[in-house]
This record gives sequence, structure tokens and C-alpha cells, in this order.
Amino acid sequence: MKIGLPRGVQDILPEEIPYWHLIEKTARSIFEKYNYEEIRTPIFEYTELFVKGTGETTDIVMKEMYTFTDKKGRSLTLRPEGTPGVIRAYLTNKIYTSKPVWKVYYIGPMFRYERPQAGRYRQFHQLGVEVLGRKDPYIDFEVINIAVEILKSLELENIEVEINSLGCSQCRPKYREALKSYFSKYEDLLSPIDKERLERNPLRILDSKDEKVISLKEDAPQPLDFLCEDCKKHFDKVTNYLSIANLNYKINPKLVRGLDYYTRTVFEITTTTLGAQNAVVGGGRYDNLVETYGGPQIPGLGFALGIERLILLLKQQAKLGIEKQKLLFLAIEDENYLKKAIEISQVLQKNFKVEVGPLEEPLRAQLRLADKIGADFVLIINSSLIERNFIKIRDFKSGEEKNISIDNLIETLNTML
RNA sequence: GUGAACGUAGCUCAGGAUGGUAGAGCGCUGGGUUGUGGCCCCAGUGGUCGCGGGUUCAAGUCCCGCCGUUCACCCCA
Repeated sequence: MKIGLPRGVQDILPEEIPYWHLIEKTARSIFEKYNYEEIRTPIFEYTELFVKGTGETTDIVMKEMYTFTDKKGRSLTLRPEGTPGVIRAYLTNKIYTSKPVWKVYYIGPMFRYERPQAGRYRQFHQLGVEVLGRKDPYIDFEVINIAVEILKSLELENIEVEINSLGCSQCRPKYREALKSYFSKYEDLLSPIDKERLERNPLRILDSKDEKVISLKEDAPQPLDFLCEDCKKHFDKVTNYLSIANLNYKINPKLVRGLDYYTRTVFEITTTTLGAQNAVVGGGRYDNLVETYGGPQIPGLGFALGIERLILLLKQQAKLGIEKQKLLFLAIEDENYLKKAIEISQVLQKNFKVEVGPLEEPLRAQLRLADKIGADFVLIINSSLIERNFIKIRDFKSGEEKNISIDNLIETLNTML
């Protein structure tokens, strides 16, 4: 019986791994330079964590979670995003008692029950950061800057940073009401989904792609006009820092994002070349989230980046500068040299990537295998050379050959490869 | 969750409107040639046509259901 693959998940085969390593390596080194430390939280948590944090009115919680009950009847959920788990870890380990600021990053799989599509899978991977304990606008800039730096280091083109502010618990309710009363006037034009949003979460209507709503949105009240003094100042400073750093951005007053916990700064990094799934990075500030979980009043913010989407972009641009280590292949003329071959291979493998051929088989078979696995150089031990303690090396792509002394084999190879 | 297209050999794909139990290229295996791989030549290997059901004397082809892929909606990373 053949067992297939569940919908929306995939194997990441060895051929793909260089992309993953490149992204992880690049991101890690940037995170470390900004003084972020890695954290690994569980893949599943209590369902409640996401319902309270991500928000019960969000699509993620309402219809996209992988939720199950364990043998004791507890409701558990495969994490659909990284932030709630990190906040939970912050509280579980009472980090706030020892560290005024906590800056962490994570890399790992997330799970959402959605219809798969280009750049959208049921198991997908994100890397991201969370900062707890800093309310100053510089840190908003830093978080955006880190995301951009990762993309720039990977030489990505056609990316755009969009930013907006959603206000705080002081000014947001006023905006919410203004938006609600504005769209209420046009309730007849709204789709059933948008009507529901009107009650539940009017900000989300700004996200609507309904044709009729798109034109209505033009004249809708904008969150930036409703910001309180403090929020306005905060936003101005963030954008000012972006300008100082020469980081191009666009203020998008309709950017609201699909998670409930955001306050003040929200941002997205999008690309024009990924079709419908154009967001590569998303993030923002969440000054009330720690409190929502019953913790102290600690401000926070972060972003998440979709690794699969980033890989799609890297492939499109075909700019991947991943160098493969040259592969050496060791072959012998006949079995008399088997012992010698094993001795040499021991030395070689301390320094190079080496495949030892099927030494009991004819040389011809050994070489054929060398060709098939794509060897770059083949070392051949044969009778005429071994007496003088020499070995033959052939550049398998060009066919060029050389005899080199076994005594300084490593040194010679180092200069050749 | 909605809509559309698609699923034939290990891979890329033909065949399908007009039903008669499958083809190509590449790959793979063996042999020839080559000191000792590639190139070339010869021979061979390949498929419950995604799965299940239905119509029919007969289904890869028509119909239905399921699974999967892709794209869009939706949503987001």
C-alpha cells in the first residue's frame, strides 16, 4: 500500500537544503549582530494561548488552526504563528524579573489549515524576532531594519516596505467608531463578510478586496488622522528614523493586518513577483499582549518572515551564490591497492569531500560511478605510479590529468581546489 | 470554505471531441568502442493511464465521488 502526502505539506529534499542553509545562516548572523538570542518554543501549545493572543475574531483562530485533544482531553493546537509561544515562554520563565529587555529570534515550522497555493502551505516555516520591554520608537525602526537587512543581504529586488499605525487603547476605539459609522452608511453595498467585519472588527474592512468596497475605502477615515498625541509622535519618529537610515518605505493608511494584538506600528514587506501571496514579511507592535496573558504591562513588537516565499523569490532571481565543495573520487586500478586506497581516503576525508568508489569492481565501473555522481576530480591509484609513491588526478570536467606525489597530497590538492 | 484547470513509464510529455486494454524523448540495464568515465553504435527494461464506483460487448478516453497538484477568491508569511 502506498501512503501519500497530506495536503499542503512537502518534503524538503537535499537539493533544496542549500537555500534553507543560506537563509538561516544569513538571518542568524544578522540577528546576532543586533544582539538577539535564539529561542525554541514548542510546536504545540494549549489552544487557549492562540485564541486569547492571536485573537478569536481572526481568520487564523476561526478557521485555520490544527486543533486536537490529547488523551486527557486537553485542547492543543499546532502553532499557527510564533509570537504567542514566545510571550508565553517570557511569562512561564518570568524573564521580566531578571531582564529589562528581551530580544529573541526563532526559526521553525508553523501550521495553518488553508487551501494550498503558490507560496502558501499548511506546514510552512517562519523566522522572526520578538522584542519585549522596549517602548521607544527606535526599536520599531530596528525591527523593520533587520527584516530589510536580511532581504538585502540575499540581494532581493522589487521589495517594498509598507508601514502604518493603528493607535493605542486610547485612540483606537475612537477610530474604530468613526470607521464603523462611515461604513454603516453603505451597509447595503457590503458583502456578507464585510458586514460581519463591521460588527466584529471594522478595521479589517480596510483589507477587503471587494470591488465596491475598494472605492469606498478611498474616502474612509484614516487611522493616522485619529492618532492621539503620543501615538502620532511615536509614528513620526519611527518614519523619521527610517528616513535617516535611507530605508525606503511607503505609508499605507489601509494596512491593518490580520492579527488582533497589534497596536501602533504595523508593517509589511511585499513583492510584486509572488502573485497573490505577495507578503514576505509582516509585523508590528503589541503593547498590550503581555498583559492580555495576565502578565505585567510590558510593551512588545516583532516580525515574521515566510521562508518558503523567500525561497521562491531567490529562485526567480536565480542569484543564489551557493558554492558547492568540490567532490573528490578515489578509484584503484585493481584490488592490490585496496589497502592503500583506504589509507589515503582516511587522510583525504579529514580535509575534503571524498567519495570512495566500489574498490572491488573494475576501474571502468568505478569511473562510471564517478561520472554519474558528478565527481569533480578523480584520484586513481595505478601500478606505474604507486611504486614511485605518486597518484594520478584527473579533472573530470576537462579531462586534464596530472601525477602528484602522495607525500604532499593534501598541500597539492589545496592549491588545485 | 468557493471557483477553474490538471493528474498517463523514474522524469518531461503525446494519445483523449469520433471508446477497441498505450507511445516518444530522456533515464535505467547489458553489450560494443575507449589505457580508464563522458560521446557514439547495438540490444533490453520499463505503466493496476491518481484511487473507487458507474455506463458499455468493450473505458486512458464518457459520467459520478474521493485524493492530490496548480491558479484565482479568501487569508496571510
